Amino acid sequence: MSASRKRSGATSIDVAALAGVSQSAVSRAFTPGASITEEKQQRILEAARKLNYVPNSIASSLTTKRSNTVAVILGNLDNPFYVHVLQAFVDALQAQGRQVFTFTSKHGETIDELIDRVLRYQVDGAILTAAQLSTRMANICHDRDVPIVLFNRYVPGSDASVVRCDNYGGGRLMAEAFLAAGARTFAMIKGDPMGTTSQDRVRGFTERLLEGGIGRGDILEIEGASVYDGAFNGVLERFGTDRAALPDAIFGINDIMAMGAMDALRQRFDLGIPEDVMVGGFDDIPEGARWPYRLTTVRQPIDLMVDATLDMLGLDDPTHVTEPGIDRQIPSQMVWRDTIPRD
Amino acid sequence: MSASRKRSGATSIDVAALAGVSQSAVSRAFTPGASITEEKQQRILEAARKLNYVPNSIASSLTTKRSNTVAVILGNLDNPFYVHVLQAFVDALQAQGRQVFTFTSKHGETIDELIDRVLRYQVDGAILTAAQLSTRMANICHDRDVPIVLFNRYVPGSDASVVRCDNYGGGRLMAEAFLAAGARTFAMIKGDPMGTTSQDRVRGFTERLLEGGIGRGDILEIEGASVYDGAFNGVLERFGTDRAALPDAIFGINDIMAMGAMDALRQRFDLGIPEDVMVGGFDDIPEGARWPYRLTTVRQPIDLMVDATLDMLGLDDPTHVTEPGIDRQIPSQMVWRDTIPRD
DNA sequence: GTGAAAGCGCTAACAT
DNA sequence: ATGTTAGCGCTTTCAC
Repeated sequence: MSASRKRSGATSIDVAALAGVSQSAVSRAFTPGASITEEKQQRILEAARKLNYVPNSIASSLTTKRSNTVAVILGNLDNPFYVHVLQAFVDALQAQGRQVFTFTSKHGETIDELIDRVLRYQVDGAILTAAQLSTRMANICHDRDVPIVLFNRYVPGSDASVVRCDNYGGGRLMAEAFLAAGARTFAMIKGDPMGTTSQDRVRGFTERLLEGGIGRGDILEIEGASVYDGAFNGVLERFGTDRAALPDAIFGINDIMAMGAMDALRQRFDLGIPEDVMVGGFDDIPEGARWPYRLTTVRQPIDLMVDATLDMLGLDDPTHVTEPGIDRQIPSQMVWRDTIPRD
Repeated sequence: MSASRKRSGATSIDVAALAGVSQSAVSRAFTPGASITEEKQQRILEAARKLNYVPNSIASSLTTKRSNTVAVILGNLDNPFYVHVLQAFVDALQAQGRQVFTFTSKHGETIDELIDRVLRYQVDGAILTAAQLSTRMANICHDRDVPIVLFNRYVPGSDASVVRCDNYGGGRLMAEAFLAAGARTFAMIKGDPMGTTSQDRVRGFTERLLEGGIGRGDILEIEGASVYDGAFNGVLERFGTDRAALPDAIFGINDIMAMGAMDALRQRFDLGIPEDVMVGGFDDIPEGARWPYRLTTVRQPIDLMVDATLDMLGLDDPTHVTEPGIDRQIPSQMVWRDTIPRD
């Protein structure tokens, strides 16, 4: 019907006119817990329905200075772990009546431009599961009271708030599991070389192995770039057809790489896992629990981490001040399945 | 420093004051292509940087009536296909300078409340990859000139715009492939019984089989609920340990279910695929191309579908009117790998 | 090219 | 409980 192009739609003024009340009454009718009589509210709601009125949150954000939106910044969704993380954040935030802006940042991309966009939209908070924050941007966010929390990553010298899994401890756990199962030679498939997550897991794993009397030369390193194909090709290239070069145990720094490694081992060498080579992962994604893998891994408790992140954002509490430099580490935990012998 | 709680931050007025210009000049300085001298613009940008000024998009949306945001409504991210779809939309929209609101709708949940939230945020458009739209909501969106396009789904009697893959034709393609390979008995693993996507693929598959002289009794149906576990358990339950009951060919209505079926077949019966049973999928997700599967499937061309969707939304063209009832079907295409013999 | 002034649709005091 | 009024931070005529 309307040939006009402007986003039309009734406003609270139209509704007020139809219901024969003031415009503020309309506002109150749509505000839970506002002072308004049941009778008047019904009349207003009725008028609103007739006009297909929908309150304009943009306009209200302008006055309230809260947009009820949160930005979630993601890197690669090729790692299913982050898909589950996204899902958890969206579900939780949506249940709180908040909307989620999803951003993706290609690897290595500068994030400042992204953060700028995030800030323009007056988000109430931002969650970074990828990318780095420049000091300048961190300052701007701090100035504007926009809480930011880094999820499973941190910037060594900075005072940004972070929630992460105990990646270092998890690496140690895996080393212990391998050692207990009698492994003496090892390979690690590493993720993003710049990522603290991968670094910490690698460090925990290596240190525990060294403490267990393993020599540095018995710990191979393979670059897997955090993705399935990286790990798959990485082990293929590393071992060629030289079955004798295979270690006793392989640690995939995350599950999806462990899965890639398993597939490569089976395809190229037709190996038995764990009889011929044992494999361990990290994350505990549901995909790793499936039959062809039944991967023994270290669990990152997503729900706890998500809760902690939301908590740290302090969206509900207007007096909340995001303490700088808080670093919450959620303990990780061994999940035993079939890829490492036990007992 | 600031103990205040209000989202502070410099405004264009502050910047104007510091730069010694009018507030409108500041606005122009941040508007590409506005009338302003290079010299003045630089001065303003400089002042803005000093004050850590970031333009408030919320405020500008209020006047321009365009928010540069788009809502993407998703169902379950357990199907990797939709993860890739999300990724494609976010990447494309982000490149256009638009932000993406991500919503998830649990299965069976009424979507009206969700759409209401979407509308409140004055999105410039919405993409539904899940859930149904009530007529009332469809009308409201139409009234307000908010274009909506259904992605890979449609409401039979409605005039909503839709972009979808040729699911029916794809089903036929798969039936033909099986027939050509000599299969005479079949099973289909179906997805959401209410979803048009699953229904259409099932219909195309069945009709082609019937045309090929196959009897209805030779086409088993298994409910897989669109997810890996559904398919895995579905075939386990259906065939028990009765290897003789297995058909020649199994069609997973989507790749992730085909993968679940393959795993079940291999685990329970230690079957060879395709020697003992052939398997086909639909979607062509990268996961299905991995070694343990090498799944022959029907491709949904995500990029084309995403382009068509964005196109239909017509976000850039202010005169664009979303034609009701447009139904764009993107052709599907066979992708041959190793799970159906060829020649 | 530039500034002044008038809103955009709403919420938040402030009266009543 | 309800109406009046004054903005929120910006874009957009409209003069100059």
